[in-house]
Amino acid sequence: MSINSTKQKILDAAEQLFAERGFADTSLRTITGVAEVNLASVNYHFGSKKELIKAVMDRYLSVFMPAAEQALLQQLAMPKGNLHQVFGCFVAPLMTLTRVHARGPEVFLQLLGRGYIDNQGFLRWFIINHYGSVLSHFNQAIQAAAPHLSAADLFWRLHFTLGTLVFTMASSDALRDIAQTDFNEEIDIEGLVYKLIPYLAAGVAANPTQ
Amino acid sequence: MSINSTKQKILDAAEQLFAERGFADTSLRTITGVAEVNLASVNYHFGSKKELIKAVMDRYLSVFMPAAEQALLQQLAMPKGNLHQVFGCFVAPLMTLTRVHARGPEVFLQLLGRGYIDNQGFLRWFIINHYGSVLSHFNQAIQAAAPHLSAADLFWRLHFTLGTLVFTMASSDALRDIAQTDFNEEIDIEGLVYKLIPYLAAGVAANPTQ
DNA sequence: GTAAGTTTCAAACATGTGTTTACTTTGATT
DNA sequence: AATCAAAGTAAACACATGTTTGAAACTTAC
Repeated sequence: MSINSTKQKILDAAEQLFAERGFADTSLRTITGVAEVNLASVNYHFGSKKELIKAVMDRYLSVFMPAAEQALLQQLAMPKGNLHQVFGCFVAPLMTLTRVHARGPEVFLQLLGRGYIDNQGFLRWFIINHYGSVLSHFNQAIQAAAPHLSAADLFWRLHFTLGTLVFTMASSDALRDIAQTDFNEEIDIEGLVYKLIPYLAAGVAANPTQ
Repeated sequence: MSINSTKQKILDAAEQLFAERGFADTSLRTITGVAEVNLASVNYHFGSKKELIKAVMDRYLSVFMPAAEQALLQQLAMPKGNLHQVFGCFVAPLMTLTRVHARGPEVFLQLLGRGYIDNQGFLRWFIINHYGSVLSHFNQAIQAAAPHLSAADLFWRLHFTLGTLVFTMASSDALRDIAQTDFNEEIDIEGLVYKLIPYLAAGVAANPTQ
């Protein structure tokens, strides 16, 4: 399989379009048009659109998740950790995604956002089934860093956090455009992540009964 | 027009389905099926699906927005305000939506979430064009309550906040089910709002350079 | 009671979607 | 050069969607 095989061209076009417009709003005809391949080749190589989506996601997940797992385990081994450190566990693994693709980190986060937004079902299931241990270690690390919160409060706040992340990433291109023109603030994806961390850490750690 | 006219039945069925599944994933055939009216009556009474969506949203917006406007103006008149108070401005207006419908407050927030998620375009435009002054007063109140933040940081954090809100509300039914079964925590929409406020206020107010 | 206007209805229309089919081309192996 | 599995292709298929149509059924007013 050469570097620019049909399969690669489809994956590259699909990930770009999925990140920009979401999964449901990207048709196979658009993908194959951009990739300059035949419509039927998607079903030939991947079987279905669902499988294509999984393949696009797994190109990143298979790199990101093991790295995040390792960082979280190191974090858990430390006697005392705060929320900044726990969230920080994801930054380096995210940045390694440049090895998949130059814009890998932002595309991956955008795809993750789209996945949660577009589809209530099969992608969440896929991630939980394949990378469930990473999620549970994350939970442990958070719990250790915020012992003053009840399990229920933690549950809610992690979902609030997920919402922030997913929504921000799904529309990060548009937001960065606005920030650029309105405030002359040029910001890359790592800068955005470092903008998010204080917000998320403060939110999660806040006193619930104020 | 009687209380259970075709138009009302369509609006009621549509708002319930839109809140549950989003706008794009709810077909006119599903709506007219639930409402027990003819398929063509949607286009007869509303002109198009887009106009139906606007009509569903405006039933709530036309009640919520003026009330929020008034609360924000009162808040702005005060010499010193904090973020809890600013976010709190929306609670009472939200609760008045029980007058539209028993589950009005949560349905409205869910719809708002769906609107931002499903569609990048026409709904945002509609809201900004019709209720722009409310948004700008909100901005003023926030700026007064968090003077240590730059305009750019404020911009980012308000979008983070929007993401939390929208995502939480769009999936609030599912989340509340989980909280119910996992933690025996029965929570209504006002309770959820009061869970959100400390999180959002702490996030927005956090020190950006930590 | 009939005429005019409004609302309802079943059916069809136009379009976009993912998928499958039947066929041709390609490229390596013998 | 012949063979044959893999890859690519144009066309069609099956289906779901929003919308439109034209006639029937109601309602209102004189």
